[in-house]
Amino acid sequence: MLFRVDPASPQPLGDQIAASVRRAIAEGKVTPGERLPSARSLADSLGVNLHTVLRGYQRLREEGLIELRRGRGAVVVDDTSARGRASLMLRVRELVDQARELGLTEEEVVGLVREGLA
Amino acid sequence: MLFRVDPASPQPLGDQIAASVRRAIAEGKVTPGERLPSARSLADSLGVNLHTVLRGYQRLREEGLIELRRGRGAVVVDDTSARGRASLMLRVRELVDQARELGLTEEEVVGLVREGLA
DNA sequence: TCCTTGTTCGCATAGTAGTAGAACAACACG
DNA sequence: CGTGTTGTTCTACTACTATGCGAACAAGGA
Repeated sequence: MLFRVDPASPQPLGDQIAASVRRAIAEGKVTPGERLPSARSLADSLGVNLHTVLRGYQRLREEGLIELRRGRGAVVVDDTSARGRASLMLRVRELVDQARELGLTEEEVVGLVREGLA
Repeated sequence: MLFRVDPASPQPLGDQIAASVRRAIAEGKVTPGERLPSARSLADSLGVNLHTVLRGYQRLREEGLIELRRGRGAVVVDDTSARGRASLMLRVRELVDQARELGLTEEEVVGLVREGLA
């Protein structure tokens, strides 16, 4: 199963689906031009509603990552794989540098991040 | 007015208040030992409810940035690292938000940070 | 003591997410 | 061409969260 979802998470299911697809694109697991599973089938396999999947897909369309057309489904349009990751790594590096300046130990940094993730 | 809030934003008011105080601490606009406005007065001046402000304050206490005591109010932790930590918490929060949008799991985020620390 | 301030209740309201079902319109494909 | 697939749109309902509101309470300061 390519996409996953956690109903217990406070993050909305539609957002989780969008994030899951974003990640798949970023990691190259789905390539430009490739078709994503239809909203109905994905909704079925995830155990969520059709509209929920569509909400996620439409969000990705607004971001310019996929195209949606009736009868054809959702297709990846752009290869922006490295962009998101690069900007994320930049933030990680800023965070680490600043934490070092403050004299935090590695585990303290990890602890802060875990706290932020909670 | 030191703190502001946007009722039209999708971000919860309590979170906005916490972020606003975090920024003020990080930028040195409020210094360690300084008293923040009382929850009641801040709620009044922001036009929000007392509980909403308290929720933001309590979040900051969980992060170790302020202390809350009855009769005395909210005081910025008398620790020279408070400011740095506030700024660090901002970075952590930004990082976590972006990582979530990319669909990374918690352990992947922690892994990236560990990688950055190495 | 009196006043301030955070803490903790309970409850009401508004907005959002998710579910559900149905009909419809564009597209692919044999 | 016709048929099935797929996204689009609509309405309605439930559940949950954020916020608001009021009240009483507890700890602390002046």
